[in-house]
Amino acid sequence: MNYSEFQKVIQYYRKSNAKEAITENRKEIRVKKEKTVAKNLQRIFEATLKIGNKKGFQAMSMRDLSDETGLSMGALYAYFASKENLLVMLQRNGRDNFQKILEDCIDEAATPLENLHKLIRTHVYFSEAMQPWFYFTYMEGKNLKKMERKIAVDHELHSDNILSTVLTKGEQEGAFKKLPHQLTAALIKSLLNDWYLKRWKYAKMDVSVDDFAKYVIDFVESHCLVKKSGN
Amino acid sequence: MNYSEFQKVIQYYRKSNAKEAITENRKEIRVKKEKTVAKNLQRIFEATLKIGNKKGFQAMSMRDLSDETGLSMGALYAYFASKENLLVMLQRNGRDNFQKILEDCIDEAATPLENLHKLIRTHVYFSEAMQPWFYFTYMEGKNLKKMERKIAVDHELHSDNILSTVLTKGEQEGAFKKLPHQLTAALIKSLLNDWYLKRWKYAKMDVSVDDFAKYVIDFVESHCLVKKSGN
DNA sequence: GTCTATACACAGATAGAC
DNA sequence: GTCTATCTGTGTATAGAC
Repeated sequence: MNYSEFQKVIQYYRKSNAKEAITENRKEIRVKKEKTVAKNLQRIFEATLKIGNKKGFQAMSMRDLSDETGLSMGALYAYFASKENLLVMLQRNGRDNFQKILEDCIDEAATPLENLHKLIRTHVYFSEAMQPWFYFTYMEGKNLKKMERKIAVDHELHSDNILSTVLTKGEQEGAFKKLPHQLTAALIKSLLNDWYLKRWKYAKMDVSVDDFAKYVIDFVESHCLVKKSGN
Repeated sequence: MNYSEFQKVIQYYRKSNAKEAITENRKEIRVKKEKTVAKNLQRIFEATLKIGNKKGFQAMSMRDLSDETGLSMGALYAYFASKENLLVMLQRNGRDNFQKILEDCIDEAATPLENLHKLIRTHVYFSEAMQPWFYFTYMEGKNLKKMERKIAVDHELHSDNILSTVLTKGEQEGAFKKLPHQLTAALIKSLLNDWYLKRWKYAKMDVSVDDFAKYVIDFVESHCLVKKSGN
C-alpha cells in the first residue's frame, strides 16, 4: 500500500465520519434539516481547524469563526451549545474515527511484522489526510475539561497498546527481540506524530509521505527485528 | 554521565541564565534595582510557565498571573511592555541557553559516537531539568509573531544540524551507515522531544530519565551504527 | 517600586425580527 | 434557519496615589 492507494480507502471513512458527527451530537444541534446540518457543520469544523491551527483555539473568537464560515454568530450557536462544546465535538468525533481505523489494521491472520507495517503506514497516511485535525487535537488537548481530557489520554494509551501488543506477539513468535515493548511503542508513536506536528520541516527537506513511512519502518525494524544470521 | 551528575553542571547555566534575561531586556524593564528585578522576573517566569502549561498562554489572564506571583497588575507591567513581550522574553532567553549548551556538547577531539551520546544525554537531561520551559515553548510557538517565529524555527533547524553534522562525520569515519542524516536527525529530535511532551506517560510506565536516555541511544544506534562482523 | 482604581475594547452568548 | 442588535463579563493596559 502507498499513499495514493490509501486515499481511495479513506473516502469511506470521511463520509461515515460526517454522519456520525451529526447523530452523536443531535441533542446539541438545534437545526433540523439533515442536509443543512451536514453542510454547515463541516464548514464550521474546517474553519475551526484553520483558524485554531493558526492562532490557537482560545485566541479564535466567535467573530473570527463567523467571518470564516460566512455564518452569523446567531447561526453558529444553532450548531453547538458553547465554544467549549464545539471543541469537544470536534475532538471526540475524530478520535473515534482514528481508533476504529487503527483497530481495523490488525489482521489476525497476518504476521506481527505485517501488522506493524500496516499500523505505521496507516498512521502516517491517515494523519497526512487529516493533518489539520491531528495537529489541532495534539495542541489543544490541554484546553479540555478534566473528563474529556481523561478520555483523550485513554485513547492515546489505547493506540500505544495496539502497537505494543503487536510487538509482544512478534516476540513470542521469534520475529522481534525481547524489549520493553510499551516503551518502544511510545517512541514509535513520537516518530509518527512528528509527521503532522513538523510537516513544514519534512516539506523543506523534500521527504514525501511515502518516504517518511518507509524510513520510519526501517528505523523501527533496525531496533526491533531479530536478525537472522546468514540471511 | 548520568542525570544526578548533570544536575551539578546545570547550576552554572541556571545562574548565567537569570542574569542574561535581565541584561537582554534591560530597556523593557522599568525597575532599576538589579536584586529586585532578578527576584521578581524569575517569579514571573515561573508563574507564567505554571499557568501557561496548565491552560495555555492565551488563556492565562494578567489577573491570573497577578494572583500567582503575588504582584499587582501595575507592578507586573513594570517588568514587560505587554503580554506578548513577556512571551518573547521567556522563549528567547531559554532558547539562547539551550543552543549554547548543545554546542558545548561537541568535543572535536572525541569520536562522533561519543559526541552523539553526549548530545542525546544532554538533550534529555536538560529538558528534564527545565521541563516546564520546554513544554511551554513547544506548545506556544505558534503564538509568536512572524519575526520571532522565524527565529524559533532557525534555532530548531540549527539544533537538527548539530545532530546531522555528527552523523555525517561518523559516516566519513566509517562508524555510521550512509543514511539521509538530516531526516535521521529530525526523527531523533522527535524521540527526544517526547520526553518533555509526554512526561506523564513515561512516569506512568516508571521509566526514569536515565532509562530513557539509554533506550533512545540504543534505538538510534541500532539504526545508525555500522555493525562490525565478528565483534 | 508597588498599589488601587479605572478605561475601554472585545469576548461569549442570546433575544427577537425576518 | 439565519440575521442584527445587544447584554454582560472579562480582557489588557495605564494613571496616579502612596
